Order: sequence, then C-alpha cells, then structure tokens
Amino acid sequence: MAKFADVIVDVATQDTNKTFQYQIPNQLADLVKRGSRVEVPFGRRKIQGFVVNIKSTSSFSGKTKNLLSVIDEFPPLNSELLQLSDELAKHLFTYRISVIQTMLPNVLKANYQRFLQPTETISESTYQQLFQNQKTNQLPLNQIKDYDLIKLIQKTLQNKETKIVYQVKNKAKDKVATQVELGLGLSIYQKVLETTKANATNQQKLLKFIIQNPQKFPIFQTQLTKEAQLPVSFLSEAEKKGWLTRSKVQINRDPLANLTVSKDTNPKKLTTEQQEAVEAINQPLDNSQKRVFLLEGITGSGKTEVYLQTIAKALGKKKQALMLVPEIALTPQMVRQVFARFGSKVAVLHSGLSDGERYDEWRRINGQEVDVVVGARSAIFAPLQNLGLIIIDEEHESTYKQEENPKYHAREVAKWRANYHQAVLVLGSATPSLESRARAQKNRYQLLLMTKRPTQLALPQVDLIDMTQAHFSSQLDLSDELIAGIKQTIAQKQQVILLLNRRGYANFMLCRDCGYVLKCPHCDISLTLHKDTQQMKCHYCGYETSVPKQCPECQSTRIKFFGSGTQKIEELLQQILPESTILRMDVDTTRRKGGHQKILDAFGNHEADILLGTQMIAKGLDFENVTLVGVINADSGLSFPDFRSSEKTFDLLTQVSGRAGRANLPGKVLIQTYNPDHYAIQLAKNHNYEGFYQKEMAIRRQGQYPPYFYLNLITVTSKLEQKAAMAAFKIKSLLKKELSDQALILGPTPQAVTRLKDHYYYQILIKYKVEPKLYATLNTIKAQAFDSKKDKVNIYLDVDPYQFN
DNA sequence: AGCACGCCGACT
DNA sequence: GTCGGCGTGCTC
Repeated sequence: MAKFADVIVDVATQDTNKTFQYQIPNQLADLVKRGSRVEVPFGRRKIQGFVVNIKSTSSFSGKTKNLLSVIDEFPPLNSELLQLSDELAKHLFTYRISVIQTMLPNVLKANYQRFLQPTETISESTYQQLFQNQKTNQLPLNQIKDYDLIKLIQKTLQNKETKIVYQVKNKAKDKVATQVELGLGLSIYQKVLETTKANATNQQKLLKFIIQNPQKFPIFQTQLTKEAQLPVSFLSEAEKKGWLTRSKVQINRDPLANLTVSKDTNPKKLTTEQQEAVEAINQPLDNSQKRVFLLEGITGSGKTEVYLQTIAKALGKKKQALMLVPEIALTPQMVRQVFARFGSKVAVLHSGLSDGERYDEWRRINGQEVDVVVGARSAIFAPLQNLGLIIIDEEHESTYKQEENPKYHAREVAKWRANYHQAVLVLGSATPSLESRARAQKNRYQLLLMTKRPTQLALPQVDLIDMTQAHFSSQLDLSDELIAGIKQTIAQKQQVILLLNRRGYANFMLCRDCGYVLKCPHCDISLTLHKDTQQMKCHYCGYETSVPKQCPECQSTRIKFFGSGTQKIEELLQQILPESTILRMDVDTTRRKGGHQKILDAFGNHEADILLGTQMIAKGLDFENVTLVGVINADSGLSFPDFRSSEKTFDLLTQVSGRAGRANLPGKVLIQTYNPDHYAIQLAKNHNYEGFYQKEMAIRRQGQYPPYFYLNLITVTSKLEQKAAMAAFKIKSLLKKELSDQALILGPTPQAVTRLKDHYYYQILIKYKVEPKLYATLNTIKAQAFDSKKDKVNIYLDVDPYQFN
C-alpha cells in the first residue's frame, strides 16, 4: 500500500507554516522515517523539508507529488524534538521550520543551486555562448550579475532552447582523512631495507620508521609524513610497491585537540552546604523523579563542584546530563574542568566552533556517543535521548533569551525537556532571576542556599563614590578617589579591573554653533566616535562614516564630542598613569576568533596592570592578583526604559564585585555613581541579594510586572510611519474587545529609537495573569498582518520579552 | 521564499 | 506593438 509523508517545507512564511503531503515511492519506503530530512518538489522548485509524520492515506484533495530523496542516513530529528518544535512554534507564534532550523546545526540548512541546461532544440550559436566553458552542460545561475547575459538566458528560456534545473545541495560534509596501513608482514621490512640502494633515502627513511614504530600503524597520512619527514608523493610510490595501503576514513573534527586537559580529575571535598545541595539533587536523580532546584550560591561558594558531582551521579544512573553556561563563561578553563572529570564522554557546543566542528559534535550527540553536553543557549536542543539532569548555570543571564526569531528562552525549553524526560533541572546563580526566586518562594522550585565560600575568604569591601560630591583634578569621568585606589593597587604590584559599560570613544558629536547632532541615516540614534579606526559608527546597525571636520549643517568647525566610552577612558588613564599598562576588552577588541582569550591570558600573566572593559569582563573571571575592581558608571543601566534595569544593575555590580580578591589577598571594590542611594546600588554594596529580592518584588507588584504578571510585546513595523501607527491602533482595539478587563494593554507607543534600519516601530505591551482568549486573539492578529501584506506592515510577537528598545 | 501570471505605463 | 515594472496568489 502506498504511504504518505507529512512534510514541513523549508519556506518560512505564514501560509506555508503547515504540513504538505507527499507520496513515498516504493524505493524510498524503508528510508523515509519520522524526522527525516527530504528533498521534495514544491511548485516549480525542488526544496528541502522534514518528515513529521508517516501515514497510509492522504487527506489532500489535489494530486500528491512524490518525495524525491532522503538526504541523511539517520533522521536528524527524533520524536521528542518533533513534538517540541511543534509546541514551541505555537507558543512563540513563529514558524515551525524556523524552530527546526535553530534546533539543528547550520550545515543542515538547505543550500539551493539553480543550473541552466540546454534542451535538444538549442541552436549551435546559443550553445557556444552559454555552455562552451562549462564542463557538464550546466551553467550555475546563482550569482550571475551580468545584465546582458541574464537577458540572453531569458530569451533562450522563452524559446525553449534552455531550461532550469533545481538542486538541493547538502552542506553537511563528513570530514575524511587518509589512513595508512602496513601492506606486508612486519618481519619482511627488515629484509626489504637491506635490498634498497644506498641513495634511496626516502625508502630507507620510511622502512626504518616502520621497523622502529610498528605500533603506530594504522596512522594518518599527515602524521606519517610529518614524523618520518617524507613527501606525500613518495607514499604513493611505496603503495605501488605494496609496502603500504591507503584508505579514506571518516573522522570527527576535534575542537578540543589542542586543549591541555588538567590533571585535576578527582571530585573535590565538599563543604557542608555543598554536600547538602548535592544530596538534595541526588535524591530525585536516584528515583528518576522530575524536580526543579534553584541553587542560590554567592560568588565563590563552589556551585561548579556541585554541578560536576551531580552530573557524575546522573551518569552513574546511566543517564545523560546537559549543562548550559553563558557563552562568555564557556572558556577553555571551564571546558577543561568538565573534560578532566568526564573525559571523552563530553561534547561541547559554543559559538567558537566552525560549522563543520559543530556538526561533528552534534552528530556525536545524536548518535548517543556522549553522555555530557556542555554548551551555550542553543545547546538546550542537543538531541540526547536519555536525559537525567539539566543544569543552567547563571540562570538569570539574559543571554538565555534569544532575541531573534524564534525568540525562545532556554530556561523554558529546559523545563519542557526536563518534564518530557522526567529529569532533574538545576538552576544556579548568585543572583537568581526574580521569576525563579519567586517560584522557589512558592515551593514550585526547591531552594538550595549556599552562603559561604569554601576558602573562608571574606566578601570584598565595597565603597561607593558619590559623583555629585567627588573631587576631580583631571576630568569628570574618573574621580580622584578612584585614581588614588588604582595608583595604590598598582604600586603594590597588584592588578585592577575597571568596568565601563559603553564602548567606543565618544557617544555623540555635537556642533556648538547650531546644536546639530550627527545621527545614523538609517536609525534615529547618534553615531559613536571610534578613534582607533577614525570612524563614526552606529551601534545598532553597524553603519560607518568618516569623522566630520565641519558641521554638516552649518559648516562650523566648532565640533565637540561628548560621552566617554572605553576608548576614551583608556586614553585618559594612560595620561594619568603613564607608566601603567592597560588592556582594553570590548566588542571591538575581541571580534576576532580567540581575541577574547588572548586578552584574558595576557592579563592573567600580569602583562598588564589594568583590565578595562564592558560588561563582558564581569563574568566568571578569576584572577588571583586582582585586588581592586572599579566601576566607572554604575548608573548607566538604570536609565533604560526596562523594568529589569534595577535587576540588571544589581546583578552586574554583584558579579563584578566578586572579581575582587581571591586566594589570600583581600579585595576592594570602588563604585562611582550619581545615585548612591538607589536601592540596587546600596544592596549590591552590602552583598544583600535577599534584601534586593524583597525590595524589587514589592516594586514589581506595584508596577504590575513579572513575576506578578506575564508580558507579551507586539511590535508593528513599516517603512511608512502612518501605516505602522494605524495598524497598531487597530490591534489595540481588537485586544481591548477580546481580552478581559484584568489585562493591561499599554501603547501603542513609538519605540524609544523610533526609526531603525529605515523602518518605523510601534509597540503594544500586554500585561496579564490569566487570559484564555489571548492565544487565539494573537493568532488572529498575526493572520491579519498577513492579510495586510499590501500595507507593508509587519507584526512581531515576543512572548516574555527581555528587550524593550 | 520564489515563481508565474496578469495588468498597466513607456519606449523601439 | 512589446518590454518590463510590480501586485497577487500558490506551492502537497
């Protein structure tokens, strides 16, 4: 009997966001599985899709087409991920194909090629013009720019001298290497060596190498030529003589090849608090029960050791473990620790991997060859089939929320997967998100507290510098008190970390005659001066232009630059402390691969006295010799129009404070602020997370924000401001009509940055507790957006938004 | 997304 | 007349 496949096609639009049915031809019957990646005809084209179901009847009223081929030998999606992709797409109001693509490594994305082919009726001259340089009668069409050529091709297509063929190319390439094996019995090589001529040096080199190192075979060709110092060409000669045989073998790219594994493989002795945490987590692990823990432990309390020992427990129960860390914390040091403990059973997924490396790691996971996966946000989709434990370190980090579609939160996906597998989920943080901490309060999560540092080291002394009262002898960004602290620390041959949350040199250019401010032509925000490259840059869209010498408006030369970024502070510090060495770390100095690590290594080796950087320096760095941490602008985050700005400021200050004083040197923290009485700053000074939690909860309740209310953010955008505004008001009235009066509907308001990349943005924020009709209403709104495609209006939905703009 | 079809203004 | 611009609708 004929079989049919339900296929999600690789076209991310509203009206293709459903399954399409194809008949499975007999010869593919055994190959097509649920989760298979397949090639299908779609209109005139051939495209890629994913089989989500196989059934014996078709419900399609038209004529079903045949599946063309199955792309991979094993299906990339298992039934868990198929179900998750469906539910996630619905929950996030996004396309299922988009969710599937974020679950899988990049190389599984389709790569389409179009070729022009001659037909039988082609004339000799057309053939000469189009195909004489092509080896296979195929002209690749994808990047033809020559207008005359395009016109010629169109003409030949019209009179049917040529036709277009479509191809789905598989980008996933297995990496192969040449392996060399011995072709003769071991005892024979000595005799062969005696028969070689005296001047046959390559032959002698190879034979001696074989005789001395027989245990090294089979060996990779690259390794053999290096170790025996032979040219590759000689190996084919040796192969002809029958001395060696060569074959291609598939290998995995090893992203950790040059990682020195530390010897520290044994579990560390636990403090009482750690022991209690480990035992609490082990209990449901032992009984295969699902449970969520919130591990609230101050910086330096040893959360990592708790993670490692509970992972060991999961492995002992023949279960697998998945650990998420923020990208920035996924450093070689951290990976090394996990590797030391669990060896080759570990796979690592981070953004530093090439597409090929990532694919190899993913395949090891999908083949269930590993038991532990460590990775950043998207690793939450790692296809482990026997999950027992999921850990999210620094669970409050906003990097776990993806800001592009699909706008998922890894923590929410983790909950779904833990539930699916009846697994244990551990959320760890020194400063838990209010949402998680509140759930622990209501016993939805089990709270585990760790309040002590194993080394008995006191938390650093934190002093606030009131910038409204401070003295400044040089300029207004660095107070005398902070400079004195830096000088004193350097004099004692100790190191300083300085945090400044603003990159670039100066963040706006003002004409003092006419008041003109230089803005990005695509976005509505001022351009930032970057002195090293002598460019004005837009930090939103990346637009760059040269630094003006005169005002573009009134031609005055009285131009001034305001606002200090990392580049300017670096320059100032160098003036004030000419004999100190400074390392700057921000997006601009770490863009290259490994740039990040280079700076950290240099600082760790005490090649510099001061590390100056944006918030990327706040996380997870441990430098024994750092005794002073300075925060140059503690308030900069507070002024953002974001209800989480206090929480973010508190987290950042707490974290950066944790960088001061390790080992036997006491640390000190100096925070410059214009709001010394602000509760986030006061409570961070006193290392008082619980106090902050109480205070901030009261404010959230009052402001009707999470965790008391849920949020949904609707963004309406258009190139035409009028259209965006009108659509936004229509949406608001629909919401008003459909939702209960318990729901708060704010807006529409133009975004803080009204125009971005030549589009205008209007936002509507919905706050609610229980709204049974909300889901259906939002779906209607999305469908209408599709209707109003001619109005050139787009509508984006963000469930549980983290970025407000 | 692409790709085709169909309708209207502009030019060989 | 016909070329080519773009709006509209469809893909199992």
